[in-house]
Amino acid sequence: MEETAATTAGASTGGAQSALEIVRTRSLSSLVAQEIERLILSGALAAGERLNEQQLATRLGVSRGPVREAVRGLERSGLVVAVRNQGSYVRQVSADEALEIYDLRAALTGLACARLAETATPQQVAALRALVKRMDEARKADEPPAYYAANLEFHAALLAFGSGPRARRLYEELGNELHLFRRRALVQPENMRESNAEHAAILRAIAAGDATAARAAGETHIAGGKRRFQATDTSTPHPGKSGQAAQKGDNGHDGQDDRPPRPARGRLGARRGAARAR
Amino acid sequence: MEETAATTAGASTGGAQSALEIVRTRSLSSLVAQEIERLILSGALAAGERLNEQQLATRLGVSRGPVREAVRGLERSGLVVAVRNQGSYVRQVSADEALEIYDLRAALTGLACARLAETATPQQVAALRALVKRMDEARKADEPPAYYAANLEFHAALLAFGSGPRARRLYEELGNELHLFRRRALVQPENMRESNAEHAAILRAIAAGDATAARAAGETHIAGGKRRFQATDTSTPHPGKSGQAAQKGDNGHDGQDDRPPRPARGRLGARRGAARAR
DNA sequence: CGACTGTCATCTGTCAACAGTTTGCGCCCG
DNA sequence: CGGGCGCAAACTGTTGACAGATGACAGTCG
Repeated sequence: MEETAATTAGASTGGAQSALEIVRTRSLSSLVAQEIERLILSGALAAGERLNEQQLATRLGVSRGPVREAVRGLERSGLVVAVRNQGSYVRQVSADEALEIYDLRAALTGLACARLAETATPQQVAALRALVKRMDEARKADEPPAYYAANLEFHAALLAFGSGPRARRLYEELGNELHLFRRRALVQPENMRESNAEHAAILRAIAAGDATAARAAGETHIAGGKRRFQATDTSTPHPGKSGQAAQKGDNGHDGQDDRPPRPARGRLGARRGAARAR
Repeated sequence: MEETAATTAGASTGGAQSALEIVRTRSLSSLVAQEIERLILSGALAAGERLNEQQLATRLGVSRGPVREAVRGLERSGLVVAVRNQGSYVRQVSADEALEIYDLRAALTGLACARLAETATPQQVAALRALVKRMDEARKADEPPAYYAANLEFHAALLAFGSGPRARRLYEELGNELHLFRRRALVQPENMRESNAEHAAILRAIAAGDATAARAAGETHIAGGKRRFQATDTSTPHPGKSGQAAQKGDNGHDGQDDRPPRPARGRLGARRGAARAR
């Protein structure tokens, strides 16, 4: 999180008094979009929650224009959904959508691994090996946050080494969408062990230069993550009636990408209550 | 060309009776975004061209606000790039980015084919077979547009049958980005024959229920498209110096996704000349 | 004659205000 | 006492206007 802010500031000026300097370089809309995205991904704005433009504007100290532009960008990016004259809501990802995203990530990871098996430099292999080692140590020390961070780094490195910038960005976006599914810490000891064993398998195949094996290992790893995800989740085993799965099942229309925008308004009469600001 | 002007005029002034009704349901921003996207993809707005907000606003008969929101969405979507206080430009896709997009599409298509091989219904297989037949007839009749349309339909059906809505949307977005690379009609007789033979191979594997073969066939097909694309293109064989490849090679910074925003402004002093409107 | 600097027009970024619509609440009627 | 109706408030959609910045052009000096 703070690394994001740091890199942004570092890219522009590198200083601390950056607030005014950043505004001179990046548009306010992009800043607002970045902030809202951070709020969403950090969980401060829960999935299904409604976005009040004016409230966000006053909260960020800007007018409604930049907020609107930012929300529109996030809508296009798939993080929020908007309906006319009603507002924007943080997108809710259904269970089967999450599973589909896992499949896409698997394909992307497999692609990167296969390519990396043919083009990896010794430095890259060493970097990956170091990350696997870090994860192993974090697992032994029972430090899930450290493991989680190293895990993210490992996958990012995989994509960075084995694929182009487009694939990297796509992978990141898919990861963000996955974050929308549900707030949950799914790191458990046995999961960490199993997951890191798969990491090691990926690394072995890459080091051996076996493209097909590397690809299979990468896909298996993401599939394993999907399986662990399914095991942790409660809604998937009962596809008809429970949790968010019902969202997708209830609407009868064909599988268009537009989303029923009134999913999570069930009980919350917070529209008026939250408007106390100003 | 003329189709562009016609549809543009129809969208702005009131081609159908529903123009006012549509505005009641869809936001103006989304309409503008759709229109600008169409302009870009149809080639009316060339790659690298600058987008004048006021000009677009008057042309579409709206204010600058919706135009700005639309452009921001398109920026997030990857079709345009924006720089502060300078404007937005239609994104230019470099040659290696196009190749990378081909790889991503191959992975997506392979995924859909593999899944479809296991879940295809007889109706779906029949629909795909009909499309292959249509393409074959279009090829024999030497009608590239018909072939092109059926080809698009075939791939869309593949994704629609074999993958979820997220993958379908992603595939479409990647296709749009690919359209940005260069305006060109790359359909040639031998290409059509080869391409459709690969379609038939995909269909055979799906009908046989062989997931791995279907996946391989799907990936091979997209790889073939990539190869044909490379053969048609002139810049790829000389990766150091020619055409758009130089864009990516020249800028020395690391492979970030942000784009040098001043590529195509080389000669055009049209900034003043084009401002005659109003 | 060339390079530099000052000026100006255009465009983008941002803001405040207006109009339309949806929604929640209270009231009246059956 | 329950249901339907009308009113009002809030919010979104859209517009117009203002300030800052960028780039180009012209004039001037070495």
